[in-house]
Amino acid sequence: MQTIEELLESKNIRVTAMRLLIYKFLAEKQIAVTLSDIENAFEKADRTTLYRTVKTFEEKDIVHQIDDGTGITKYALCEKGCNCELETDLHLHFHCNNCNETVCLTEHKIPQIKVPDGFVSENVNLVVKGICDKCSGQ
Amino acid sequence: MQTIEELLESKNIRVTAMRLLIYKFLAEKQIAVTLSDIENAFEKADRTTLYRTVKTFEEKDIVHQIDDGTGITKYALCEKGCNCELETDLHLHFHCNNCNETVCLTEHKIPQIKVPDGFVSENVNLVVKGICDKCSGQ
DNA sequence: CAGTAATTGCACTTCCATTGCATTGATTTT
DNA sequence: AAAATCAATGCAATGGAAGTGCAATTACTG
Ligand SMILES: [Mn+2]
Ligand SMILES: [Mn+2]
Ligand SMILES: [Zn+2]
Ligand SMILES: [Zn+2]
Repeated sequence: MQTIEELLESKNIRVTAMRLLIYKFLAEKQIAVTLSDIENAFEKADRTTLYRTVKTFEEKDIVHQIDDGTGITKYALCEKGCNCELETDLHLHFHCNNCNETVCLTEHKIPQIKVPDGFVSENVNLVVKGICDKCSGQ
Repeated sequence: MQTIEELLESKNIRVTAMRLLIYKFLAEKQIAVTLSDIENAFEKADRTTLYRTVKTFEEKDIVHQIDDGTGITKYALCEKGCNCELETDLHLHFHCNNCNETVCLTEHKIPQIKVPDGFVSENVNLVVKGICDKCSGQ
């Protein structure tokens, strides 16, 4: 079990107070978060810093970006050992039309999608919309 | 075979010169277009008019909106008899990482996606990214 | 033709994402 | 330890796309 410090260092990210705080924030959230969510959680910090921190995490494959169709980019921590860039690794995302929350369904890999001749599939984005478990009352 | 005028009227959309032009523009394009694309094609017309025309078409199920992950909304004409609002009718979209064009693969319906217990699927957005037939050289 | 209703154009706004630059802070070198 | 160097942070500003209020114009109705 490695500490957050060790994880960041292993990815060549300098350890700073801000980065540790943001990492912990993302880690304890079970849902994908927007930049505004992070802003609200760290009101003393500057938006730009939060933005660049998340972008750094994203670049180093610590978080992945989620486009759930709301028009607002969301972010979530990658699974341990996740290779976001490889198609085989991609899980699907669920966006709740009721509570507006988006979750990673990391257990649910995206099925193989057939494309017509001449097309080369490199990557798939799959978002299911509906009612989440908390909102469906079950 | 019905004319464009008849189609618009059948959807309770008043026929105007602008609407006919935009419809024809969308019809002859084989790819999904952004509002900017339309703007560039009709420089004399006002952005707002183009915007509201497309929104009218969308509302009346003449065009459907496509979120291909580029962050810019795209639009494409619906197929004849397409019921965009029904999940069963949904086709997948392909976005080319090379030429940045997005096409409807209307023949390729989205497979049934399983979601965990408690989750209710109402809608699915599936975008495949890669290299399109024109760019793959075959 | 007059009256009414919808469409169009212009101006303005909002929201999110992104960048330039100065400042602060941390790390390395002498 | 001080100086030099490089990265991280904060502040201000920008850009792009989406959306709205209202007045002017155009199309439809009787
Ligand atoms: Mn995810
Ligand atoms: Mn389509
Ligand atoms: Zn919910
Ligand atoms: Zn292409």
